[in-house]
Amino acid sequence: MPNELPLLANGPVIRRDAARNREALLQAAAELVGACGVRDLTTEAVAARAGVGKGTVFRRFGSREGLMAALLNHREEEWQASVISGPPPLGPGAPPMERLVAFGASRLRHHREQAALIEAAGSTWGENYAVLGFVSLHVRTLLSQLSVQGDLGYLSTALVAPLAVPVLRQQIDAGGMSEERVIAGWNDLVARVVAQPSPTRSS
Amino acid sequence: MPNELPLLANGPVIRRDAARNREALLQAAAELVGACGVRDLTTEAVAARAGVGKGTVFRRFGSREGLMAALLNHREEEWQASVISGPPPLGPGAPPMERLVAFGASRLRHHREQAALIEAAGSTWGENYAVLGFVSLHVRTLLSQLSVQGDLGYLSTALVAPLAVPVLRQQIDAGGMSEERVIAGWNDLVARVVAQPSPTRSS
DNA sequence: AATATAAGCGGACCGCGGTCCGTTTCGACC
DNA sequence: GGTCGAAACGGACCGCGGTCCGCTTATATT
Repeated sequence: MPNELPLLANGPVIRRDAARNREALLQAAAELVGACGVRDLTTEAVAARAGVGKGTVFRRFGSREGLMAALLNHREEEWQASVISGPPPLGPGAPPMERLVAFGASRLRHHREQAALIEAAGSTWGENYAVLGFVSLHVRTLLSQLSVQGDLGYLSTALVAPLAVPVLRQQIDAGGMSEERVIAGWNDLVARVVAQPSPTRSS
Repeated sequence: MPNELPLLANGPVIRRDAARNREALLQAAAELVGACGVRDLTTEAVAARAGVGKGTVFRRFGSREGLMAALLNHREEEWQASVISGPPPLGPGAPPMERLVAFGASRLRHHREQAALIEAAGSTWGENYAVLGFVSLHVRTLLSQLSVQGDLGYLSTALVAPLAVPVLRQQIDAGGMSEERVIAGWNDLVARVVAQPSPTRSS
């Protein structure tokens, strides 16, 4: 009898060589993105640079978009770490409202910096509910700490929506708004949401 | 001397056969979308059904996404017409707040109905600033009629953002919210934006 | 060490989006 | 009707994303 004790269903065991190839592919992809840009990146080039066959790319990442999403996840984890355990006001330790304002600006810049990768990841990224869930949950927690009344589940997702890449593109690239104006606008939006409709207003 | 009097630069004249082919392609595409779905639509099939070569598709629409965007534009114009000249409360004649609420629900349903086409149109649709501009301008006008203070240019785009397809997908399909809950949440968001944080001045 | 087995691998292959260029057609002017 | 330039056409062609299947290799077991 084989050792049938998967601790808490830790999933299908990943073979060593597979893990090595995965890392090699991610590194190769990152290097090629830096060299050629996201647009001109071909899966064959990534496979060749990593020293593996093209089929391996699709075995590991499912699609070109999946590869892009995996690249993004790495950057995303760094960003999440700065929210979870970084210095205030983005990280813990600052009052909720200050954290919320810091979140908006930071998330906006993060989206602008990663815009090319985010668009290349396409729906694969949009369906990455682990990431989206973290972001909206964070906002929800802050809203709750601010004693906001109402459907926090909805409000948190709705407040994150204006920070999406296509919206920023419309506002900044097409509409001619400055980044500062967008940030100020978002802060104002948040202030209106946080301010309670009926009782005395907060500053 | 040829008749060099382009009335207000009415652009390059479209040849008759080109216009006919354009219509034939749009109709063929619409029929095939109804039959095979958006996903399995190939440009070659559209061209064949329209009785033209594949090159013509790309000459007229630039890309597969452009063709999808053209299809969408037709539906979009119908929707815009119902806003401009349709019956209240979506059309003119109702108080601004009622129009705004009607707008949200209508736009949400429109996005859900056309979701497949919108995603197939991709960035081509996202860059259709004529459409996006109309929507945000409409919201901006209503906010202005409601005497909302602040950066209306930002607020209007920010209020439209939560109605985008990926957001709705996250809320409804992944998050398990009902359509009614989403509409109610958006109405609440609008109410908070319209309610003045301070009667005399805003920060 | 030997064996068994399932996971991984590679690269030939396919289909479709997109391009290119020689040919055709439109329509303006004589 | 004839002529001419420009616009449009069509389909062969190309490159890349994605699949498939026979071969290789890691790992567990004895």
